Amino acid sequence: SQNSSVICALKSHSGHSTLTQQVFEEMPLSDTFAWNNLIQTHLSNGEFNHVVSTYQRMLLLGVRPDRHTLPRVLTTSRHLRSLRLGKQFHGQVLKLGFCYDHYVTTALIELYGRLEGSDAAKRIFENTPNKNSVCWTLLLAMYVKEEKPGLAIDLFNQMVASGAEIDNVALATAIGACGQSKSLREGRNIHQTVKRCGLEFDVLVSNSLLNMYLDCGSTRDARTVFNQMPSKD
RNA sequence: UGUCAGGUUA
Repeated sequence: SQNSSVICALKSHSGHSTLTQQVFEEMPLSDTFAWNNLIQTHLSNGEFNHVVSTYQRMLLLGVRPDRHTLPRVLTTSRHLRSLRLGKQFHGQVLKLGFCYDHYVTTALIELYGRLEGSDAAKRIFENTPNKNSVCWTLLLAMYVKEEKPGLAIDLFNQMVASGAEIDNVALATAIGACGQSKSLREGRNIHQTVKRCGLEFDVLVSNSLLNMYLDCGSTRDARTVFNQMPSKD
């Protein structure tokens, strides 16, 4: 068994430093902002191992990660498909007290959801006190991806009842669940919610409605939506 | 306005 925790086993960085890295090393130690940007650069470039080593170096040098740092290393773990690494960063989240940050929470839900499935994502979701629309929509989308439209529709109804903001992405995801289950009744029901939210002319939402009605076999409803669509050019 | 999340396996 390997005890080589990424967090604890901070290996010395041999190898060649690039110029930017050398300049960077001369910056003030406490500049978490600059470290976050270096991590972001590596993440954007797909240099996931550099993200991890940069995080390790932060800890080595006594720079405290902040609520902007953790979502990025969690996302990196997801891209590396490493649950082991993700769990170590999850430990960091708990240790450093960032577990109530929305960005951290959504990164955790995505990490566990993509690597372990919706059940694991739901565990994080349920421990999240102030769920925003992104949290809800992520779990919704995971149910749709796993072809569990019944769970998705139930969850959407809970979302509405919770008073969370219902935005266009949440609606489009829930509408997709109705199409997947070929449930015209549920689809029309959500269409009413769309109207209450004043989002029936949103491009994403109206496209979802159109596809849902076609999936459900209602050409008539589909035509009505189509005739009211904003961008038919 | 100093840095981060959900549509994208269409």
